[in-house]
Amino acid sequence: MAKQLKMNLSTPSSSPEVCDILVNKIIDSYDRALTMVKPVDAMQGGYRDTINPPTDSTLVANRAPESPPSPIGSPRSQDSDMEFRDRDKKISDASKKRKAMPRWTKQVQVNPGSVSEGSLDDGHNWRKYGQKDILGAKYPRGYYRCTRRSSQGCLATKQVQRIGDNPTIFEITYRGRHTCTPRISSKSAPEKQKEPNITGKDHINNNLNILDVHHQNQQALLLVSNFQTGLRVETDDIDAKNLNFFDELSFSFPSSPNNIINVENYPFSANCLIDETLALNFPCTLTDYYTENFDVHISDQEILEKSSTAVSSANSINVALDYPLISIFAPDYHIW
DNA sequence: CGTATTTGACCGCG
DNA sequence: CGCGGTCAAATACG
Repeated sequence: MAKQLKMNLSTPSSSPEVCDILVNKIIDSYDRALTMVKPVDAMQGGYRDTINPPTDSTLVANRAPESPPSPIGSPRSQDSDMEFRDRDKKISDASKKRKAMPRWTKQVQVNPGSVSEGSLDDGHNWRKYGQKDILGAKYPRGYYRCTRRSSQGCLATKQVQRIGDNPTIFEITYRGRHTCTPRISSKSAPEKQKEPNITGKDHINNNLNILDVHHQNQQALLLVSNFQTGLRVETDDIDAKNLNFFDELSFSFPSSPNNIINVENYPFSANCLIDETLALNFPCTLTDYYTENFDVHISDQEILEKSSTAVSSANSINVALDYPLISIFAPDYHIW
């Protein structure tokens, strides 16, 4: 873009508008780069604290162990080298960040043993990093983090807890959205699933590929008529294939499923399948679900509120939505 | 041998 | 101080 801008500037006949667009795009790029480096303060609901000027916490956070743009070695080893005040700042900053993470819960019923395939998958791999007995809870709570944490700095986390007597019902609390790209595996038969173990501390395994998830979601979303066609993105601008991970696009649903939606500002993400080969994961927010046009913005979480420039194309984009959105549209829907 | 899970230690917060 | 959450060494897995 800088090169384009330079070309434009050196061309006497170039239009100022084009230059302006290019400049804005370049600035946006820097913004996004900074976004990935900075701590995520409040991703929830697309609302961000823009009142407070950047403080030194921002600077400290650039070295926070949990937000490595290009992760290196053990964060802990860095800790020991640091001054105490720095470490304290870091810790408080990290916990602040953790608190601000979007958080949502859903109850999920898992296939009881008999059918081996078709367990739950959200297009991401989770790695267990802890288990805890919770006061007053019959069964322990399992802690999972995204396996792409180290490779892509994805901070998404979930807690899985069996509730009640039914060993197939779990409560899953998600914390933080994925910033990594979803796993894309072959379309062939899903691998066999691990069964929950006797102690009830097991979780739902994620082994289906994303296309199967897409299929599952479409099945689920049949509850909403015309939903699939509604998911088609109308376009007019830039080629969809030029979309980057953090690019922003918006679209609207022709149908209005307002009777089914009952969750406000529900955080969720969408997996974008473009030509069934390139899959992208976007954080999303629902903006306006009372009007006839059901607007959904897919964008970088940090630029949700200024999502004015819609990126679109002559193509349409089919969007596969993962569980949280299913929860919205079909709160009682069970995946088998 | 690299990756995932288990599990007691550890730690911040209320 | 106790609870929920995380770490990391040991262990299991493949």
